[in-house]
Amino acid sequence: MTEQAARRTPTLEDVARAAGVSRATVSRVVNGIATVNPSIRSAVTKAIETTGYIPNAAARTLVNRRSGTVALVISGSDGSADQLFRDPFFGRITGGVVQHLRSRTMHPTLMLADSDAARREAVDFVRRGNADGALLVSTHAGDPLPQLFVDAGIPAVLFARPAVPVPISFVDLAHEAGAALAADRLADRGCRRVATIAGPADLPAANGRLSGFQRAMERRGVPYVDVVRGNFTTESGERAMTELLERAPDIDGVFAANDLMAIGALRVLHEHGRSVPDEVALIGFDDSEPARLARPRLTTVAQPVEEMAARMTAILLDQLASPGIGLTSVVFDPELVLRESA
Amino acid sequence: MTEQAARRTPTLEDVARAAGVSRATVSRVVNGIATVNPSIRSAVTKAIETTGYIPNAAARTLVNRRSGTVALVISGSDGSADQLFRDPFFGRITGGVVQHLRSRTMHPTLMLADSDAARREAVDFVRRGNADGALLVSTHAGDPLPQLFVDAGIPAVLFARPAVPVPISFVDLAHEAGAALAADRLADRGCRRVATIAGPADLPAANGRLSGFQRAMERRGVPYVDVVRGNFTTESGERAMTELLERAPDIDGVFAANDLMAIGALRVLHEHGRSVPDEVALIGFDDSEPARLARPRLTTVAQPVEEMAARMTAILLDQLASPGIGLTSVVFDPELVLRESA
DNA sequence: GGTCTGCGAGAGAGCGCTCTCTCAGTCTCT
DNA sequence: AGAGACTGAGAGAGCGCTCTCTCGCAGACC
Repeated sequence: MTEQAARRTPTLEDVARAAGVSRATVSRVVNGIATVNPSIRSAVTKAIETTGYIPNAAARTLVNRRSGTVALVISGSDGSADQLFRDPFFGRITGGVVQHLRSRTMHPTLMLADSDAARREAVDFVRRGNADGALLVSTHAGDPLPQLFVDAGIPAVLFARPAVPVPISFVDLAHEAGAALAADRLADRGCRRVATIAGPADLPAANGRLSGFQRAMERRGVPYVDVVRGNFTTESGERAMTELLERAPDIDGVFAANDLMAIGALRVLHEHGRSVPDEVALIGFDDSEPARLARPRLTTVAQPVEEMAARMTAILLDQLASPGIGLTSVVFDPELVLRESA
Repeated sequence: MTEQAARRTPTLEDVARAAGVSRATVSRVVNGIATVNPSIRSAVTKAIETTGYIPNAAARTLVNRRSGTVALVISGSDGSADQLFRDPFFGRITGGVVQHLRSRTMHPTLMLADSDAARREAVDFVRRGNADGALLVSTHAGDPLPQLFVDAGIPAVLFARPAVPVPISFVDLAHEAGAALAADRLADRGCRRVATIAGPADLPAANGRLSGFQRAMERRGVPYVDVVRGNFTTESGERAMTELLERAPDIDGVFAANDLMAIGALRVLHEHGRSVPDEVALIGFDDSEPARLARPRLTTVAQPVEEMAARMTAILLDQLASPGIGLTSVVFDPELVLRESA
């Protein structure tokens, strides 16, 4: 009997017995409720120490209906799991989320939603009470995930505006403004024969960058911009640049919708003996690690990913704290990071 | 009354009432226990559908003492949080862990342990029953984290061998063998004046790569290898390479203990007009994204990070399934990825 | 001195689930 | 046909915590 008691992890009851008070009083002390006699409080505190008591999270959650966890759902096109996590983007988002949550003593649980089953599982995870809400990082167009969460009535916030209209809060970047920054830089350098390597046509972010670039270039007196679509990979950047060089050998400025495509373009330009930035100026988007490592170092449009992720988290926590608070969307401003390529 | 019932999320009790059976029977059906009459089973299944029942995770955990969650603790030197998550390494580990867990319907909760408080919080997180065990990714020497988990009696597995001996399971890479792969490649190319850019002296991985390289080179008839220490950043690679060129202008082969330092070296070699690989052959370590993007593409020693992470997870799950199973350590073999730089 | 007020501690009812124990009913064997 | 074995469903006791409600007691007031 004593042996059993010694082996079991101590409960409130054990602490109460050790301190000679009731379970309720120990609970009050543990939860920092003020209306406890100081001498009793210290007796309880001591009993907690000696017993090595630690509150049971499940029991608390059962009563409180709060898990202290949020689901961080990474949604990729089906079957793209491995590739997803290699993207430094993901790491930066995670970092921003963790940083914001930790000060609130909350933690993110990571989920991958790359199939119908996985999406359902993600929703059920929250419905079962494993998490209080969800942060959705959707990387492809027409992702059904946001709608699933809305339908289930789960508090959720999206990273990047949904491709199809969904009543959900989100954070996003001013993609058009970012592309305009790149356009102005190219124009300032005197580029007249410019092109852009755009992203997939079904992604709002890609389209924003494209139209923003075109519009800003037009404002700067360059009405025609050559456009080739890529899919955000280095290889697609290589293909696109090859095509652009064929179509316009006298090209003198290129804006790629992300850094990886820019690096692909850089390689092709180098192979064709075009010097960057002297003959062709090149600007990327994202300010990712590879941009810093490229030779020449890539001038690029930076998005404050960590900050955006932190804000996304803050919005979710607000919604959890005051249900029915209404939707919020925040659009962040990009910045041009000048390096060597333009 | 009816209104209240309609608003509440349905419980086992509700399903039981709807199906005209007992709570226990519904529980049996939900948990797939075979000894249930087929007709009753289908009645219960229908009741589950109509009520929209979903099991409450906290209630289950309270009884089962299983949360279905593991803590994935990323431990960095104090205050290094932001940098940590930008490291693609972290993403790959996460990917491997998530992939392995998901098929077991478990999920990782992410924690950052970059201060004493955070380390304690990580341990308490598991002690409270929020997670069943922990996966520790320790990136710096003398990290107290593994010992903390061992002391708390928490099932845990480490990524990379602990710098100080701790009785804990781990997965690691055969760093010496990996470095030998690089040495052999350089020797095969006929390099005679070789150097290595090593990692921090207090990291077992860094030392393994260093000694492995030296030993293999000696075997190949190159007894002297110049050594400069870096700290795994691109900048330290640049500094190291600059120093190496000063000390030995006739250098013809370099092995860097990771890709980022190799990329730093690449930049310095380029600036000094040394062609890679013709004049100087260069090999990195990790096979990270930047290695693929570098110009010339980096020949590098690849570690199967995702696979290692998956195995780490598997070991933890084994320990959870059969407590007292004893320690396991698995060492993975690296592979040389031949690209352009050597 | 008796009644009222207010403060702080205890009692006890759940939260939703699992699982053992019990028991009714059926099957099998002699 | 009766006894024993077995099968499958129900009853009910928790798991560890929170929180409302109750109640004892000390101080204040008339």
